[in-house]
Amino acid sequence: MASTESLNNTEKDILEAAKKVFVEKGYSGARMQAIADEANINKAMLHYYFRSKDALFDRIVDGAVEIMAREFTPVLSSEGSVMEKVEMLIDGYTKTIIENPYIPIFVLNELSQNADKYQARLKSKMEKTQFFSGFLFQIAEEQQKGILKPVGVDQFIITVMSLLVFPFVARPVFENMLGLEKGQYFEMMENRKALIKEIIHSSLVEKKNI
Amino acid sequence: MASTESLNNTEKDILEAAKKVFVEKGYSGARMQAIADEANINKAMLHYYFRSKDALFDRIVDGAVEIMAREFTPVLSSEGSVMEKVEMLIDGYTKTIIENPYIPIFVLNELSQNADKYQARLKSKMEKTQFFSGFLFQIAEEQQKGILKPVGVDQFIITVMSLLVFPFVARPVFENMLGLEKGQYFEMMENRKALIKEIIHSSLVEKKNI
DNA sequence: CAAAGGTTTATCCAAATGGTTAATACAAAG
DNA sequence: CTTTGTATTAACCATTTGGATAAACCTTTG
Repeated sequence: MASTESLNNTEKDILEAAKKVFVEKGYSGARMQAIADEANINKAMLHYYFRSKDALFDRIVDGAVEIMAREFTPVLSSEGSVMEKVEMLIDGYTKTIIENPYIPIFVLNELSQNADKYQARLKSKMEKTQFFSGFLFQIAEEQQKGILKPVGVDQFIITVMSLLVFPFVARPVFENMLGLEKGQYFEMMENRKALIKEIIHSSLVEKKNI
Repeated sequence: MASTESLNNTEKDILEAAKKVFVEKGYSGARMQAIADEANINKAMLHYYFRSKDALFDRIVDGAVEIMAREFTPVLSSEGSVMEKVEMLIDGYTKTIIENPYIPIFVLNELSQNADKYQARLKSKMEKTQFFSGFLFQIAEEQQKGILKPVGVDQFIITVMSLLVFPFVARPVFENMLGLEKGQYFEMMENRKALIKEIIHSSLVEKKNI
């Protein structure tokens, strides 16, 4: 429910504008008036459609959660080796985040700040937690069997996510630091998919000695 | 100038409290009253010592910049191969951030949002930019000479920083996701130093074929 | 075309918030 | 002990901001 379908234009405009302003300014820094301006509508419309700033924000979070769930659930619940799943995640995540660059920033900035509030929602709405803990278990298993290097489950997860997620979270910093523009940067992220896979293979996967 | 010396107690208390509240709530979300409460002082004292919210925030940013500059400048301006420098940075950064965990969160959350405002300060205050661009050049050089794998300068930088920085930025998320506590997490980051070096060696450094 | 229901607007409001001020407490110096 | 400059407090203020409201405006439909 509540995807982008079945929304009238004003509603979509509001969501787009809100997304932008919330990401740029953060929840507290975002002004309802700024969102209204960005959407070219009267401020009262925000409340007409979404009742409150909080509700509007939550709606966007819900959207993000849904997008990520759609991305992760099928991969994590599929059959296949850890590395097969990881490679699928790298491709899928990169694609999804290039389409929705606001998501990782949201997760890090806002969800970290109100951990208590959103933690519940995350764990509940996605029974995916099953898949996730199952995935953790599978990693442990393959590390024990000698398929993966025995670096520990936590380090494995942290490493993969660092390589995959950080470039998107720190995009503003990197673009500035390396003198790139948004377009170039995303192109670079496309190329990066292959590099990440190589890095993981050469450092977290046990070399086959047949 | 303006290190922690030569500050009376109230002043130190304020800075500590402000650091905490700013990191937890972000600049806009932070309330002067909350900072005062955290420091157990009257709200007016904040203005007495630091004049305004903005000035107080800037003061903390300055502190962070100084700490990081002290960390990076000597390493980047030293003699030595890229990998020697990278290894020094890994050790130094990990130590510094465990002592000042607020810094990476600050950089990412706040500095990204007011890029324009702080970009200037960063580039000016540190002529370090020289050292940095010099470092970039050295990476290009070693990649060309076949010392480092030719993955490109940008990818090299992004990869190293991802592995090193992300675990600290995403600490709240990971602690929650993996069920760890602050102490355990930092311990893990200590161990991670070695792992990061291995990863970089096995994936970004050309294998010696003597 | 007129009633009805949904949409949009201008205006207003109460609460929150950064900041000010004037009075008070305190400590050091004479 | 008094003076003087600093530290601290309580009360107050102006502005901002999320939100409410009632009137005006469309659009649909009977």
